[in-house]
Amino acid sequence: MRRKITLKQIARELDVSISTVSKALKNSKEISADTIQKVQAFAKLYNYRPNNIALSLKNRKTNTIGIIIPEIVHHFFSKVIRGVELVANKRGYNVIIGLSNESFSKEVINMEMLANGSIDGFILSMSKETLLQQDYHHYNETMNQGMPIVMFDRVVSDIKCDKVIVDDFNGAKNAVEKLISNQCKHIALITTKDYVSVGRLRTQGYLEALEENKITPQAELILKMDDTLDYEVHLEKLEAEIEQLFKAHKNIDGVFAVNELYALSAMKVARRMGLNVPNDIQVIGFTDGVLSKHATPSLTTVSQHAQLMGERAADLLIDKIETEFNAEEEHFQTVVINTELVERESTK
Amino acid sequence: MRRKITLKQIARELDVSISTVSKALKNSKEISADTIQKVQAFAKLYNYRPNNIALSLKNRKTNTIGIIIPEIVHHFFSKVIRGVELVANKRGYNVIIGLSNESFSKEVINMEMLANGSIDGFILSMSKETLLQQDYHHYNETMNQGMPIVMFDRVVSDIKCDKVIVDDFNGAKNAVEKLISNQCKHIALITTKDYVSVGRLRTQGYLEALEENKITPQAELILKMDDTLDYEVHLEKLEAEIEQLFKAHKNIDGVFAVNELYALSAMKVARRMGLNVPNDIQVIGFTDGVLSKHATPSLTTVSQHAQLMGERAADLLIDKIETEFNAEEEHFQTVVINTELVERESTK
DNA sequence: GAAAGTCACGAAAACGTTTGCGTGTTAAAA
DNA sequence: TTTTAACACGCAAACGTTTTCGTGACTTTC
Repeated sequence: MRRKITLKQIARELDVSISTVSKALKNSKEISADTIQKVQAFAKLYNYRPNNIALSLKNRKTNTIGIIIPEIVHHFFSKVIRGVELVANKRGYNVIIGLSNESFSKEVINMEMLANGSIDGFILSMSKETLLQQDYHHYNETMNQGMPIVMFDRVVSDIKCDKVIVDDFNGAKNAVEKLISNQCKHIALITTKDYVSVGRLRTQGYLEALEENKITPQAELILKMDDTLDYEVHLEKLEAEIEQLFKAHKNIDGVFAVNELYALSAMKVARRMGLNVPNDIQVIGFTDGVLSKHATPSLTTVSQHAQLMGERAADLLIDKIETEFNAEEEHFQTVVINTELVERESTK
Repeated sequence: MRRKITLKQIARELDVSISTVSKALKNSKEISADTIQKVQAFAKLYNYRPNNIALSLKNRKTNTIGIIIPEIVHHFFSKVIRGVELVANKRGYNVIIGLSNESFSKEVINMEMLANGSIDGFILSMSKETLLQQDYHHYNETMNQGMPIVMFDRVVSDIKCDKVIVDDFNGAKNAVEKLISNQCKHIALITTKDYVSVGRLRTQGYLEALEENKITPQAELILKMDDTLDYEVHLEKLEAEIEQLFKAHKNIDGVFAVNELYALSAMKVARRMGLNVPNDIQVIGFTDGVLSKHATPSLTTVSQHAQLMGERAADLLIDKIETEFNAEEEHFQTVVINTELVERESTK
């Protein structure tokens, strides 16, 4: 019914000026104790709250941060959001989300929509399409306007900004080393095509682990899936290829997969072929999601600490927002989040 | 570097008034073609975009909707968000999120934070704590200030507002009927305690299905879990209780569970006891999440169409926001989303 | 009793827009 | 030539704050 009350209305009602009301609410010593008491009582009665939009306009600060991610129905990203929201709220900020849906143009549109004063800074992870097209003008334009950006997970070195990334290389390396120390001799890698840096690094970790243990990597043991399609869509294709791989190389006794679903599919195919996990073949995945935890056998994974990533990203961003912009002396940092090998039933 | 350009700066630069610039950008016919051309060229060059905050203040409209949910790392809720975001964006709105983390006070704080001008309306699902405490003052206060609310999934009839709910009753009933028509004679129900309406309705559906098929419900076949704890925490307890149930009633040949995890646990326990799913025991879950799809055997579930719920909720809210508030002639609607039985391997 | 100081408050500008209305200049109609 | 109309633009208010500065009324001080 009645709209939110404003300073002006309180002022009119109490027959004082707007500025008096404003000061009284702040316990300014310019105002008499009498007036303060009167104003505050009235304000409380009518549940006065300052209008955020007016404050934002006045202060040129919205206390809101924007987060742009490719997809929200995804354990990793939603955990990141949770982390962002946690520290944002703690530090007095709101979070506004934009989904790029892995599309370049939606990413651009979303950013433009938010960059016009709605937020104080961005936290984002690049869409696959942007990674492919390598068109980063919207990031640079945004930053040129004085709006800070923190990128996480999917990043590229061409863009100068704060970043929070997972130690994909060592995460992968540790996982493969685990397989090796568990007596695996022929370890397959199931990964995506290389355009996402994340995938490339994991592949490198895999290779390094093998080489350091005097195992010569075999190209035929590396399965590169095209993941431009949706997970769901290429599920059968995925399983078919894995089956083919397993059949062509019966000696495979270990699998490292760059995500949950690939790992799960590997286990499924293995079981279908009469192989026992972990006795005949051991499996490790990346991304510690809900699937890994509840699969049977439950899946040993490389946990990315997604929530922590979100928290660090938010802290980084808010720090930057709140420090006085000291001109050209700008420096950017890259926070590396260590992975953790969560051992479950799919390894010995 | 350089801040975003404003009308004032353009005006000064081009030596015209602010209003002229504003009108020129809108192709007002008050302004000469010459000036229009000049202004627009300049604006384009400097990539002028109107400041959203100033617009919001002027129009008393933010074109932003707030969504408050108990948890984001949850397939159901993130799908709802995706739906909300989809239609919000399509209709020119942004989405700002608040997580209550199932806590009453966080819900209140979050709503107050957003209600002070930041948004035009709320979409929300109640936290468990709010459901327990039955304290709805913050909803009513928000609505009294003229801010519309659309609730989804977890709702209570005490609150007068638009709602989007799942047809829990019939969803459950259909599922149980499916089990019955698949020759199940002794169907167990694994559910939560009753304080969430959603759980109660599903229980009723289960009972109704039995009764309509001349099967007398047995209280001992109904397992009510205390879900105030986190999923993960009470996982072992859950499995232990299910095992106890199965052992006490060896004739159980069907299980209807009110969520994915309960269903999955039932399958796991069954397998551990040497029972084959679906041959010895058939299982149906509620909520069509990623676990159901990728479990082995994959789980037959009652899909809630979470994304559709989000879409409908957003449409409902934006409709309300954009229609002139015709005083007392307010009417609220409740949209019921039909469920769909997704048959997979856990049933015959 | 005059000068100085304190007190309590109000006016106004600013943040960046939009828009109704007023106004000076020129062109068309009488 | 005078009246009217069209044109092209500027002024100012409004949205709801905060904050600097100014000012009138007392009170203190010498």
